Amino acid sequence: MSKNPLNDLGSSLGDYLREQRQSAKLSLRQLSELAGVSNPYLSQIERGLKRPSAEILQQLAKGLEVSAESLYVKAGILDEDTVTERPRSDVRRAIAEDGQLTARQKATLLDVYESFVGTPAATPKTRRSTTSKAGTKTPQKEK
Amino acid sequence: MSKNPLNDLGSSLGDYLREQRQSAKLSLRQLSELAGVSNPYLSQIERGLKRPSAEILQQLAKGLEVSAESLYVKAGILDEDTVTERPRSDVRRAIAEDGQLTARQKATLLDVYESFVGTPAATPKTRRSTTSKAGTKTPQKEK
DNA sequence: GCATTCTGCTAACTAGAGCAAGCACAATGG
DNA sequence: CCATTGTGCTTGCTCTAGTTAGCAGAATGC
Repeated sequence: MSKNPLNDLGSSLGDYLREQRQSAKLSLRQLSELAGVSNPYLSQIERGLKRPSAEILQQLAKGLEVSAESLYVKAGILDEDTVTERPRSDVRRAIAEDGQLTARQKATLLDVYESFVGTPAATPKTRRSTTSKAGTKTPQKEK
Repeated sequence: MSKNPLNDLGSSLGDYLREQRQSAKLSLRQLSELAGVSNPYLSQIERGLKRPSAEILQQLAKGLEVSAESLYVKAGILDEDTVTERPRSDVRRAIAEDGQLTARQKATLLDVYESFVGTPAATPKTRRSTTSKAGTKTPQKEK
């Protein structure tokens, strides 16, 4: 199924885009016009030769009438869990994801909370409550 | 001829980043090391001179221990509605629904939280976008 | 037959993200 | 007093995202 033998760049996104475009009965030029990107570039994106920025993905999503988030997930810049998952309200998580608190305030607040309910006992080492898993599939190439 | 060489590239993101970094008591170099980006670049991002990609934002989020989504919103590549709409990761709500805290503890915790972010003066935000963003994707694009 | 107009793709180029090296200044402390 | 180490910032460079111009082939019609 992997039609890309050694295409190092993420291909799932390109495949998905081409799929969406074709099922929408749009040509490369049509979509490129709709999305406001050049058609050769779109072609290269679909074949996995270039990695589009979030801005471009946004425009493509608009042209394709799909949610930008779904493209972000495919592009690996958004974790699928953060989109689909619907966690019960968890104080720790809510604190971690809060947009107004500073990092220090978060630490303080979490401290207070855990002074009440205790720290997660099952974890001997201080388990980092990272906001997103981050380490899942982020193939950064160090060069 | 308005000399506007260094156009302010929407420095709200930069301001936010610097704010977060400083309240986390991190120097430019410390955070840049943590996030795996160069320190001059981070400096330029914070001053709004450069516009970081989503990948960089992801790494910065990890280093700052904030959610990547919040940075995306600040950077303008994610709509705030799409974030606030989902799990409703609201600290107040999470505290209220917590099963372990006593009522008194809840009041205390909420007090601390509001000492940080302030009490909700008016309506926080009730605006709901009307467009279909129901699930993750709704590609009804059959012609 | 040959023009036209689609389709997607290649080539060459420009702009800007992101980097390493190094600068100026403040605070330590020997 | 000067050496060291910390802070943020400037310079100059590389690499790639994203562009415009143009190419080869499949369908139309004349």
